[in-house]
Amino acid sequence: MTDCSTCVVRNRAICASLDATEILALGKMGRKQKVRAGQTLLWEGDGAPVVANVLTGVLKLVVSTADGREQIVGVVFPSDFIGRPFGKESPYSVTAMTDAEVCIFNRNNFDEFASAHPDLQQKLLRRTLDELDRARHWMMLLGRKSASEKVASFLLEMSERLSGQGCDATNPKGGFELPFGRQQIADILGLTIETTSRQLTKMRGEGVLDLPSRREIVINDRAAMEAMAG
Amino acid sequence: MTDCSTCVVRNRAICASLDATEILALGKMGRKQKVRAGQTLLWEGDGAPVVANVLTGVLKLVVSTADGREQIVGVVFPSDFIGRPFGKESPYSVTAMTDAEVCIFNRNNFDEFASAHPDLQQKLLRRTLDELDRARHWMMLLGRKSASEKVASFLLEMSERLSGQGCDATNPKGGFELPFGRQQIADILGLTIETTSRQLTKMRGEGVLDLPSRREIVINDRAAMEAMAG
DNA sequence: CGTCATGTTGAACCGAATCAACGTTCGTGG
DNA sequence: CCACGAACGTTGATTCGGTTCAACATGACG
Repeated sequence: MTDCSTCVVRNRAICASLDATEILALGKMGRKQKVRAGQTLLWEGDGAPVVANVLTGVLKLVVSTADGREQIVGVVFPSDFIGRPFGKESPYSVTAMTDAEVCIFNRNNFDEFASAHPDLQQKLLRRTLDELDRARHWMMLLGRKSASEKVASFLLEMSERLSGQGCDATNPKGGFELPFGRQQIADILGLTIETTSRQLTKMRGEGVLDLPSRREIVINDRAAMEAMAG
Repeated sequence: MTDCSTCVVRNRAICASLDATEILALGKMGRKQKVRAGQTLLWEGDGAPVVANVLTGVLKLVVSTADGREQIVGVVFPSDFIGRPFGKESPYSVTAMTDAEVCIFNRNNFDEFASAHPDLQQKLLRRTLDELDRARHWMMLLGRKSASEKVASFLLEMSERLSGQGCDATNPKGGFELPFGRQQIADILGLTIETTSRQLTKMRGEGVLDLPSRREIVINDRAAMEAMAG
């Protein structure tokens, strides 16, 4: 079993709705697991009855076509929930983008536990609704925005989501480190590596941002960036 | 108040989880409302504290940019749920594509009722999870598929979703009537009207489908269509 | 220091958008 | 009932943004 009382996401994950006794029961069902960067936790179409909470690290949700094209349909951070409760197979793969730790549950056990704990279920519902909003917002980006608008929107969203992550002490002034490379940015935005790179270079040329290292982004002119995001 | 016992979606909407007493209580909070085709029920960014169930008709969820581009991020059918429970403003507009009837609730009342009825909340959670899967699947389409793949995927999904709708008696052999025109197909697929039209014409030329009238589609060769969908 | 993965830059190409004209269908009122 | 106009849909010519293919640069790491 797992000791949830010391869990790094104890107060942010859906578990926050549970009291000491309940969390003990949930802890008995769960098990901590380390995942290395690049490793896939769940395969698309896989019937694996598994759900999980992210403790540390960043993972991606990926949908692929038969001929190998990939689209990242979600990026999950610590305290986020992974998997498909209530009996359906996972419609996407889950792969770690950085080394990560997750807290895994058997889906059937989790479903049962959730049914008996409405507060937890409500927390999960709220999270799912937020994810749905985010996904729909992303659909607008994928369907209707130009390459530069896509990149600008992406950088703004990432700067927001990453600053909630505790790593802000390391950022002098609005800079942040992306947990992924160009190919993965391209897979998020529905672009190619080359187009992504060109847009970033262009923005650097315009002085809107700096690129101190491969994965670091410093937004110099947030207003301009917002204007570019469309 | 509303009499739910005669409701056309009584057994399919989230209300199906409620017993006679409970449905009576919910009925007191709800109110039936007719919406004309083209009329907007909820505005993007609008704080209107409203949620609803669809009784009849088809509605679209739309996200727009400042300069007028539109992306349809969801299409809802009878028994589907509309709106954003739990305190957030609606991040998209909801507009009727056909004449429609919805059963409207004040969001705060609904939230409260839902919190007191875990079964209803679980039904809503399941629905939201399904919607999220659909949205993510759609993200792959928008980000990575070509125009012909988009149109093929769209027609296949619509033929499935529309055949669950009771109107199959009117379909001789796999044909169905779309509840929307070319512009709206384009807004769903992230394409222009012209490209959409050309793809349909091309498919007709190849004999994969027939277009008996503006909004009717008959899929002649489902296997070929599936192959085109990517 | 050399190798390999990752990222950048350039040139040519292509698919979808755009711009423009023309057909078709539907509703409305004469 | 037919004539008209408006909305909707199709088709063609051209343009353009993003992909593709290819070469080269950078930086991490043994």
